Amino acid sequence: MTHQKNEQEWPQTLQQAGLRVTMARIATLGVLNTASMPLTHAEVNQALQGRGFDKATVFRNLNDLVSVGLVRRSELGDHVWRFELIAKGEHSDAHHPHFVCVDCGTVSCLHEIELTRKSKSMSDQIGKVTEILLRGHCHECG
Amino acid sequence: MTHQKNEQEWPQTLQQAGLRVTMARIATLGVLNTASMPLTHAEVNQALQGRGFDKATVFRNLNDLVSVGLVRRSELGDHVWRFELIAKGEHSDAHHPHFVCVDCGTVSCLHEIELTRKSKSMSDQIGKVTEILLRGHCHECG
DNA sequence: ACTCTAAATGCAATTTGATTGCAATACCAG
DNA sequence: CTGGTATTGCAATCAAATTGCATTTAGAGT
Repeated sequence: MTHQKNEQEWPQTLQQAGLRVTMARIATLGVLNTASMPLTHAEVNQALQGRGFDKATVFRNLNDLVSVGLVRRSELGDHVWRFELIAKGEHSDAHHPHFVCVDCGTVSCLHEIELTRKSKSMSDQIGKVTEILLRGHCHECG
Repeated sequence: MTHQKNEQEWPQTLQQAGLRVTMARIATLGVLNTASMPLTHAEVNQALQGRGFDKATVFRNLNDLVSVGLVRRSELGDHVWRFELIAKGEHSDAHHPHFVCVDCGTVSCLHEIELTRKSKSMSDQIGKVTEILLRGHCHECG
């Protein structure tokens, strides 16, 4: 997952996506970029505390970023939208697997996870798999 | 998916599950039984219009049925819980993988699905996986 | 069949995430 | 620099989910 390390590029990225370059959007991208997991709106908002952005603005920007394909919004089964930056070159609907701790709710990204070949052909008989979600107990929660 | 056709058995089913037999619960089971796909709380509530049950009661009953393993609650990615009767003999536990069609909500059981050995060790580093959920588009929905 | 207690219900209120209306402001093309 | 529009702040709103509490009911024990 090649993160976009150079924050200088974001204005350009936003512009190319057809969005105006604003402080709130650059800051939002910055938060998502440093995160190692998908963040909820509340978490993004939290991370932006002190910058003075309204939560509605943050929310609209997250959705704007989603609609232009810079950010992915996903639902991991707990009724909260989570947002994660889509790496350059990554397809916007190529969801990578996530692990959700059913105890503490922590979400982790699992880029390497794959099904066995046999399992793939089994699931192909049912339909086209677009997302893999693992649930369980993370090590912190025992 | 063998539906439980004999509505006469529901009182017994409820009893065995440790729940009291009430009109609201029997009616709820009836609605879920006739449905061809998982229903939202709103839809169940709608179907029970005229029976005089309060929406909170319907909601609590749906969750009660879930907690005793008679009903499965799933999330299709649109922030609405959907409820589905678990057929007799079908395992209520989450120990085997499921495929959820994000279009029609159909839940399929995939007993054979496994991760590659490498993927297993990757996920073991995060925590103990207890559930594997695949999302996608089933063949009926294209 | 009667009684008692815990479980279930009805109703209203609340919580929380998500979203909108609108006037004020900021971006940026020309 | 300036005008038009996208964006923002703030408050209000919406809807799903959930809770508090007094009342009613199921069903176990007598």
